[in-house]
Amino acid sequence: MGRAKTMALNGQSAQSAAPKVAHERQRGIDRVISLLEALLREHKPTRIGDLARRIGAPRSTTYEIVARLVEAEILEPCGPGGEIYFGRAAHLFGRAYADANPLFRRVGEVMERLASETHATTQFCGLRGNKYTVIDSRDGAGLFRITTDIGVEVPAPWTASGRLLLDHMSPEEIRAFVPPEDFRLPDGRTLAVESFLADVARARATGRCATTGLADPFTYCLAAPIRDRAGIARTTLCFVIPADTPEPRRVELLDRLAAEAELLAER
Amino acid sequence: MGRAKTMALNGQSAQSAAPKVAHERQRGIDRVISLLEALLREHKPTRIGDLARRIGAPRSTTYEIVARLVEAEILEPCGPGGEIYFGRAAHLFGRAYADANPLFRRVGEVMERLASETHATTQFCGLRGNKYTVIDSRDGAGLFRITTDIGVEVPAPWTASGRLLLDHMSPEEIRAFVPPEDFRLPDGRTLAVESFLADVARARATGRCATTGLADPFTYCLAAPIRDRAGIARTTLCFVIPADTPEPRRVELLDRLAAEAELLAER
DNA sequence: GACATTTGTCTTTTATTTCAGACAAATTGA
DNA sequence: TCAATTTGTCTGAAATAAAAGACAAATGTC
Repeated sequence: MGRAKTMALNGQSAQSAAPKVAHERQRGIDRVISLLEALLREHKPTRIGDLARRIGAPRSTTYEIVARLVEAEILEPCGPGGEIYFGRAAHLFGRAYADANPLFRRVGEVMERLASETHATTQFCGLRGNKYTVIDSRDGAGLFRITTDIGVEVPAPWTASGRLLLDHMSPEEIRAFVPPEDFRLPDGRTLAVESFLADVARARATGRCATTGLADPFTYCLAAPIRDRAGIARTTLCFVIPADTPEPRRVELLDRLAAEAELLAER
Repeated sequence: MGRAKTMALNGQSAQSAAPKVAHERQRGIDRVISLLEALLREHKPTRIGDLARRIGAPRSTTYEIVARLVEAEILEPCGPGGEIYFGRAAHLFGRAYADANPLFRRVGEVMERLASETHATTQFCGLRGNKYTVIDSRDGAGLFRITTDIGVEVPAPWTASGRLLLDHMSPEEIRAFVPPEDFRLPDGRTLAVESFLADVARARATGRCATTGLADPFTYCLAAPIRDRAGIARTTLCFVIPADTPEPRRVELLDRLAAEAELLAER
């Protein structure tokens, strides 16, 4: 009886509710990847029920997968309410990457030096999909301890680095690459696409980029490209400094940054 | 003809080679986890064929899984021979863990300070399964740049930290926990179990541990426990210093280490 | 230059895993 | 206090993904 009722309901929803598209069986690996990426976006310990909703997976499946990942220490229970977040194994995998990657190691040393000498927060940035991301950073020792969330995806037009990271694309490619909603800034203003394209062209021409008042009104963002052999800025080096920093200082920092980034370029 | 030959050979091997036990279908998630753990053990870019052999998975399956993980940037192709290793996403997940874990953050600061003040390589260690592992480290700035591989599993009896990490267990529990082969040192000597048990008891009593000539003949290993609320040494803080360091200095360092570890204990 | 491995790709099949759903227990809110 | 959610666990069933194997091309070895 219960079964008949259930089936009727299913039939009904299947007929009426076409909108919910992606409700197909997915394989475990894909669920795992969605789950890890969702957790990275969430950027804090999250309950399993929430995760299931966010990745559009059945609860039963999500519980199953989380249990397996917790067993492998890739995830870890934390907090009293049954939240989970990344675990120790995730850290070890990440360190293995960082230790083995030559560019990453050299960048780490350079950031260390820059942060301690200039007291400015120093970042190593790149693209993840069509979004800008801070890959690694060293916080400046100054009073304004500007810190950044590593791994959080941010629209490219909000940042100086974003302009450099797109400077190998034609205007058409850029229009196609950056979703329209990414030109809307956090404060509600909308950045004109033309103005952004001009910024990118200038960034390409001068090999550096500075912006202010985009992601937030209190900081200057200075960036220089680390180009690969093909000349594409796969990653950037970046200073985040208070908006009231005087111009000579900004120029000095940007010159320094560009010089270091140049040295980091492959070959 | 080629086909017939191949099949005959297969049939033969299937008949003769019963020993290979675990050749059952496994699910994708388990394969992924084995693969990541194998890569961590390998600790260098590895070819897909090798990986398949190491985790006992069919080649076709391994290729499939690797392709999916590369797409998610959890793995990354590197080297000219088709090797793969951890990717950028693995780093981001790991950083998310490190940034969110309060103990980890505090330990990072302490290690930073200790390494720069004492010029000794400073490590944060714990257990992974029944093996000792370096979870994080800061290299001392001295001439003897002693560096360590993070995430590599090492038998507990080879290290000072290993003695502290087991000091909540009874002798019987320790015998059951540490595999017999782990008492064989890298130089071929075998450590007497009794002597190890005595070391553990002393470590528990004094709240610190020092060893030399175990994992290698050139270093001293000084360790202090970071205990949880139940008094169990879940992790340790550790200095690795040259074996010729004079005793007063060793005592001074160990005292310092024990004091810092005490401060790091929860609550 | 011939031979033996290894690599990367593809297809077919069947043993398995994902999913839907139901349920009791624990939370939350009025 | 009683609903209304939410949590965590289990089940059976059907869709599907893992495995086996075949093959061509690349690589390595004598």
